[in-house]
Amino acid sequence: MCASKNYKEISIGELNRSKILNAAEKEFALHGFKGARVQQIADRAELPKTNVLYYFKSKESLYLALLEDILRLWNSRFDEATVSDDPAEVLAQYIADKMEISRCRPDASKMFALEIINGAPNLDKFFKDQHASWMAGRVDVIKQWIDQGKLTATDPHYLLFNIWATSQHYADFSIQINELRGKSMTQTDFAEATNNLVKLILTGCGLSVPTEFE
Amino acid sequence: MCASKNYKEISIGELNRSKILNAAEKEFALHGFKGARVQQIADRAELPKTNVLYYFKSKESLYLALLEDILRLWNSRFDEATVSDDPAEVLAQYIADKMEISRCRPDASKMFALEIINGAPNLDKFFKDQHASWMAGRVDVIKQWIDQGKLTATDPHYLLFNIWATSQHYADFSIQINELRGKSMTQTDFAEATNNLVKLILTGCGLSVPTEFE
DNA sequence: TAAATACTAGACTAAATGGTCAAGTTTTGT
DNA sequence: ACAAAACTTGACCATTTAGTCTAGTATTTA
Repeated sequence: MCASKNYKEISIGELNRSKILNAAEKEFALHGFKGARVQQIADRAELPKTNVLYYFKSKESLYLALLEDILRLWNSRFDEATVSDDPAEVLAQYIADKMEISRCRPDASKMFALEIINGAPNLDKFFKDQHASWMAGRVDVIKQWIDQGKLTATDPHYLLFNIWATSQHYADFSIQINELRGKSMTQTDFAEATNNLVKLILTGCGLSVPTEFE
Repeated sequence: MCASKNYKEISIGELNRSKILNAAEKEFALHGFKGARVQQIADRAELPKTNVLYYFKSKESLYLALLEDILRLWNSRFDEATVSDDPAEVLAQYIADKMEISRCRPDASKMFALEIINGAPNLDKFFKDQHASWMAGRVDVIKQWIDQGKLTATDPHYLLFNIWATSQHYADFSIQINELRGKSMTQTDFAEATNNLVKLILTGCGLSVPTEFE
């Protein structure tokens, strides 16, 4: 339980596995599944290539391990929101969560983007069904909010697409953003961009912005 | 000048070149530069691989030819807008133009997205400078509109990023969109999505929506 | 401490890949 | 009609790639 013991408890295997996952996420985020090279993942992880294939059976299983990890990242408090929740609070928080992922896990966002652009060949029927039923549930809640007059009438699909598009853009297109802003996004910039986005989306729904996002 | 002559004027070379460009755009949009395979481009174009390399020196030169073509696609009437133009009209039209590209040239949009995610290794300094100065000019015009009180105060950078993110999302993430909507986007759906987006962005800027987008 | 397990790593292999070559056929311009 | 230019294509090549094999070295466990 002491510090040194805790330190030792991180086995060399755990450490290497995590080095490899980090390196692979970067490479897959840059080049996609087909374009990524096992050798480059190994180089980035500072391990011999054989080592990568010792910890993960194949390039594919490494990719799938990462993808599974990334799908868990999409879970959020919005998943459990009901019609009785305050839409302004819920949506603002959802947008902020999405922006936080773009800030902290840009490569995860990029990898996911590439998987989708690639035709989502590794997101199996199970995930797609789950995703579709998640969507149906959320669309339903938003519709009820609209029926209650809490939101102005709008297609809930487009609302969600707009949230995803704008928030993920900060991760996926960070190179372009940094180039055009002439500097990279700091944590403060992200906070500003988040407030800006919350204001845009919520105003667009006829909601007023919660004070913590002003 | 007659029909048959016009028909003949499309040389076999022109035809093949265009077949190859179409096929390559699709493959590069799916797999990126590294991940795309010359053989698959050839298969998709229904030509032998050697033929592809006869018309284009290399995989790289084919990629660059496409990229150059795509960059021209970004040109729009918004490029020449000045402070004396009506911001509502100009921005609505810009959004509509962007949505039209997503509808008609989704693979071009995807290829560009992959190039950016990839770190924009083929967008040379010249393009980047040009892009940055375009941005500076547009930011300036938007700022002047704000100074004149035509727009509510907002960071013009974020405004443009939001427009790009949301409009390009319909091309880049079309697979996800189709999956979640349970059907693919028709031209009518695109018109609806465009109006929805115009409303969101313009309302967010304190502008009223031009009648043709209602 | 000894055996078992976990890890390392160079040499290697089979398949895939981008690209060349050379020997043709077809089309075009005169 | 005929030569030049444009196009086609299978065979081939050098390199890269994912993945294996084997022979080890650390580390853990009993």
